This record gives sequence, C-alpha cells and structure tokens, in this order.
Amino acid sequence: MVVKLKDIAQATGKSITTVSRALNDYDDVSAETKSLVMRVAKELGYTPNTWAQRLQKQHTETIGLIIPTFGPRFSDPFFSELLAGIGNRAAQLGYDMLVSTRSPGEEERAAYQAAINGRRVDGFVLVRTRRQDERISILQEADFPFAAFGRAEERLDFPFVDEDSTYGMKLVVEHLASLGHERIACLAPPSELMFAHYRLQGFKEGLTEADLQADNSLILIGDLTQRGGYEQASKLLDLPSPPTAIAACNDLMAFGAMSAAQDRGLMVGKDIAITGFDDIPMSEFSHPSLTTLHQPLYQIGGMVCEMLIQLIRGEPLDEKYILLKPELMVRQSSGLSID
Amino acid sequence: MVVKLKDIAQATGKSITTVSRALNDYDDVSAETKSLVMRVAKELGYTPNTWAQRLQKQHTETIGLIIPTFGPRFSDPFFSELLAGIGNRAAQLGYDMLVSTRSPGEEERAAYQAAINGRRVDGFVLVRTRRQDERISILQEADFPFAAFGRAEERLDFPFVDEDSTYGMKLVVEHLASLGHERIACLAPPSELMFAHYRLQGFKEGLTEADLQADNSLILIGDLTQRGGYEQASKLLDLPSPPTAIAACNDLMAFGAMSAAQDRGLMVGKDIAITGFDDIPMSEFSHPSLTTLHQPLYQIGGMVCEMLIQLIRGEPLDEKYILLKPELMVRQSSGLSID
DNA sequence: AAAATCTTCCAAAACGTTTCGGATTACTTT
DNA sequence: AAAGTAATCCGAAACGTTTTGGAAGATTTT
Repeated sequence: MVVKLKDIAQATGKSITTVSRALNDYDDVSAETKSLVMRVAKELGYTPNTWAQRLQKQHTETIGLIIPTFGPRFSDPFFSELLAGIGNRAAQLGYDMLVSTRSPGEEERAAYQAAINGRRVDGFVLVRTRRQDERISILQEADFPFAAFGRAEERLDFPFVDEDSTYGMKLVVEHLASLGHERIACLAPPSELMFAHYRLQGFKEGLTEADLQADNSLILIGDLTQRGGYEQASKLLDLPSPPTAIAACNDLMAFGAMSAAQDRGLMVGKDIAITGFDDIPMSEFSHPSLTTLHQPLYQIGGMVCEMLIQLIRGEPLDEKYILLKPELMVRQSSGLSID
Repeated sequence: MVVKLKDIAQATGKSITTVSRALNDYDDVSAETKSLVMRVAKELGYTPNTWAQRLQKQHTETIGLIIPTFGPRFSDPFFSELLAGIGNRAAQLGYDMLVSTRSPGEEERAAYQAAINGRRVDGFVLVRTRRQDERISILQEADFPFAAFGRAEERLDFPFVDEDSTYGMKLVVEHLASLGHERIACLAPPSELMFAHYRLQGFKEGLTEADLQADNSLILIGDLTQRGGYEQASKLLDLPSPPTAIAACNDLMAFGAMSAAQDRGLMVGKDIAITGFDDIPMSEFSHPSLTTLHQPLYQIGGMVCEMLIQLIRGEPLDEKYILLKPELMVRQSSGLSID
C-alpha cells in the first residue's frame, strides 16, 4: 500500500494539516513536530502523490516538447543534442520533460490544445520555428508560457534563442570564395522553415559580397536527411557544368552530398568542396572531416529551457532574445585553394 | 477561464455526473443528452483536467524512460532512434512519455523511487541493462510494470526485447576471418553493461570457431563514443604488431576507429578492416561505408513500448521474451580479402 | 391494479494534497 | 488577575474528475 499523509498523521498522532505543513517546512510547526514528522515520513517511505499535488497547486513542474517530424522519426542528431540540453537543464531546475512527436498539421495542433487545456505541462519549448507558425499563435492566445529555438516571420514578441544563420552562411560563402570557388551550390531546407529563410539569405548575400553571380539552378531544396542530401547533390553533380562547391544547410545533408560526390569518384576537399551547418559530433570524425558552422546545440537547449522556466516562475528574464554567432569550423571537406 | 465539467453542466442544465457520463459514453445517458453535452462541450472548448482525472482514475497514461548517462549528455544516435520508436508507439496507443537522464547511482535510484511512489508514470521502459541492475530489483520489489531492452545477468523474470549480440559478433568475426584476417581486435563496451558481455562472448566464440588465437591485448574497452573509439583504436594501431581488423562493439566507436586509422594514412577497407554494431543511419553514408550489424532500433523501441503497455493494461503479452537476430550488413569498411 | 423492470438522471463520496481561517494553549505584559 | 500576544495546531474546504448507489418516472409484466 502506498503511504499517504493520512498514514503519517495516524502514526504521529498529528493532523493531516500539520503533517503537510511540517513536510513543507512552514514556520507554524514546532521544530520538534517537524523532525518527528520527517522521521516517520522517511521510515514509512512517503513520497507525495504527484497528481494530487498538481491538482491542488495548479502547476505541474513539467515542461513540454513536441518535436515536429515529417516522417515518423526524429533520429536526427540535431534533435538529440538539443533534447539532451533541454532535458538536463530541466532536471537540474527540478522539472520533468514530456516529449512527443507530431507532424505539423491537425495532429500537432490538437496535441498543443490538449496539453494546454488539460494543464498537462507548465510551458512549452518550441523547436524549429516555421514562417507562419500556428503553434505560436495557439500559445500566445492561450497566454501559455513558451520559449523557442528560432525566430518567427512576423515580428511576434516571444522569448527565443537563435543563431545568426545569415551571418553563418555568409562566412561559409566567403570562405569558399576565398578558395577560388565561383560555382557554389546550396542545399537548402524546406522553405517553410524559418531557418531556411535566414540561411538562404546569408548564402545569397555572401555571393553578392564576393561578387559572384547567383544561379538559382544551383539552389536545391532537400529534406535535411542524408538521403535527401545524397539525392539533391546527385542532381547537382550530374549537371552539364556542376558546381565546384556545395554549401549544405545542415550537416546531415552535407554527409549525403559527400557520399554522392565520392560515389562519382570525386575526392571531397580536392575535386569538390562541401560544407555543412550545425557541427554535430559526427562531423569532426567523418572522412574527410566536415567544414561546418558550429552551433552549441546542447547549450542552446539549456538556455531555452532556462528561459522557459524563468517565464513559468514569473521571474524576470535575464535576456529575452538571444542571438548567437555560429563559428566556422574549417576542416578538410572544404579543401585548399582550388587553383 | 478554463472550462470544466461544472460549466457544461450549467450550460446544459444537467448534473456534473451526467455530463461526465455523457462524455465518457456511458449507456445510462440518453442519446439526446449525449449529443447535447457533446455539442456544448465542443462549443466551450472543453478538455478534461489531466490531474484530476489521474488522481481519480489512479493511472497516468504515461510511460517513463530514464536514460542512463555517464557524461551529461545522451546525444548518441542509438538512443534517438530508440526513443523515437518508443515515443511514437506510445503516442499511437494514447500514452505520453516522460523522459529524463540520470547517471547510474544514487540519483538514478531516487528518480525511480520518486516516480514509483508518486505514481507519476504507469510503467517504465528500461534501456541498456547492466549486469547487476538495481533498477530491476527496485521495480520488481515495488511490483511496478516495466519492459526492458536487454537482458539481465541473473535469470530474473521480466519481459524484454534483445538482440542476439553473441550471434552477431560471431557473424562479424566469421566474416573477417573469411577475408583472411588473423589478428582481429575488439573495441568492447564497459563491462558492467550486459550487452558488453554478450558481444565479447560472441567475439571470443567467433575466434575459436575460426581457429584463431584470442589475444587479450587486442581487446580494449571504450566508452561507446567516437572519441573513445578513436583513442582506443589509436592504441591498437600503435602496437608493435597492430591488428589487421578491428571489430568495434558499436558504430560510434567504429567511426572513431576509422578516423584513427585514416589519420595514420591507412586506407580503411584495404589496409585495415573495421566493423561496427547497430547500423545507425550514419553508417550507410560514412566513407568508407561501415560494415556493421543491423539492429532495427526504431522497431525495437516500438516493441518494448507495446509490451509495457500491454503489461500496464493487464493484457496478456503476445510474447514475453523477444530475441532478434541481427543482420550483417557487409559494406566497404571491412574490404575485400586481404591477400 | 400492483409489481417488476427499464431508462434516465443525480447527490454525494472519493482520489490525496494544500490552504484558509480559526482554535487552543502557554507565555507576557499590564 | 485580566488582557494581550506568540506559538502550535487542526477542521473543513478546495482542486476537477469519476464512481457509487440510488431515485424518479415510464414502461412492461403479472
């Protein structure tokens, strides 16, 4: 049988109220009673019933995270890093994390609504923001706390952490241009994703600044997976005049592109330059190692989580908008100067 | 304001009881009343308060997953695949998933105790079983439902899914031996992990069956990360007479080993053979692509989850013990015959 | 016409906790 | 000795739901 307050009350001869107040360290309970109650509670192995507590206190000490997926899975290392960052910070701050996956659309909407109305979580971490992001409007209308990794199209006001993707892609293009590349292709993410916008913008600005011609046939959209990168890069490489460099908008697609190049007998880092974005742990160990932009995903997860919890607790936010500068990690895949 | 049963009762002129029963489709409510209640509930945007429901019903429709970590993170793609499998199956069956990470020891124990006593979840999925696994005894003593991915040392009786690692490693050794390798090294996992035991056993049995000498100096323990694989493989490669093949016990270490070899100017798949275990999505796209053992992690996650939920619901289990045969995926990293 | 059976409804209790608003006792102060 | 103040304690209400055990009325059976 599970021990409840009543049992402790009986064992100590005190009332339920007093036991409760003793355990919560109220100061209208004598030191004596407190220590008695504590001792007995420990002896009996008491742990509070979470639901009763939550029903009463009206908050859950739980944050929610609904990962948007297109296929059924989210095995993207990008998410695992982020998830780890969020989860561990949450644990440190005494919060649980409720995780699920939904594909954007009716299902996702319903999941948010249910969680909000059922007060299942105290707030949400939003990841991979989209241009017209209905999640944001749902949460804002319900006046429900959330913090996001990523910005939104319209200048909606909510706390976020984001990296300056535009800046990052400019760095990459500048790097490639400085190596002598003139036909630089881009593997872009699906355009409804907010970061697709920023990265593509950076890519284009980078070309302009390097006095290079933008060629739309060299911008292909991939689904962020290795397979997608492979397929789109194959198309690029089979063009009559293929690019000499491919800037992928995430590492996974870059790996796919590397495979496509290697399958065509090209030596990545010599015959062709390939770059990524994210710097997932893998990229340091691939062959050749991947030139990419470092995002401290684990830390970012922690930051978003902390923001959210401050928001939930009604504490003032240290910073409401955080924009990080990604760092260019030059490795082998971009190679040396091509001339 | 959040809509509750009382509001619907008021709006319809029925009692709270009737409203509750109408919404739950009891058959002592007239069809008329039911549809009225349903309509009004929809109009008002009613969603039940989860905690009140749980407090009353005494179950949570939530499964727990505590990922054991050594460092602070769990960005291992192995876990993300598995997590995805568990989470999606759980969602399909109407369950939430509560995820956290703890490093084995006091912290982990406390997390389990709190979740059990606070009835925070209905059951646990246990991953990465250990030889003396206190989690199992805690759960069994509390008579708390759980299903595991992995077996345990003592023949404790609990439902599990596992792959036959011994068989898998034998396949690998056989494959390497058939290519002419005689000095085969092994990158083993920390020995307290249950699967370390099975994989090492398979490795040794494989050697015996191939009439090869086991050489303990060729068995090194790594921490399952790329970095660990890199470091341990470096030691092997710097031996006076280095191995010609390295069988790593997971893909991540295999990738690390590949880097170590490549950094020494060796061509993997030609100068040295390297194999992995798990077949994470990455391994198909690495260069060279990795010969490894395929485990359907996503499906395994789903299976364990389903077992657990059957257990929770008191339904008979389709199968209580599931042992899967991993499949050898021969790719480039093991190369061709070496003579 | 009385008794039995359905059908439809509901008041009240229960789940385990926290909190509100006193109540009691003991100790100080007048 | 009476009045005031602290220090402890506790009964009852509340959180929002489900379930128990019946009640009321309509219909059928005897």
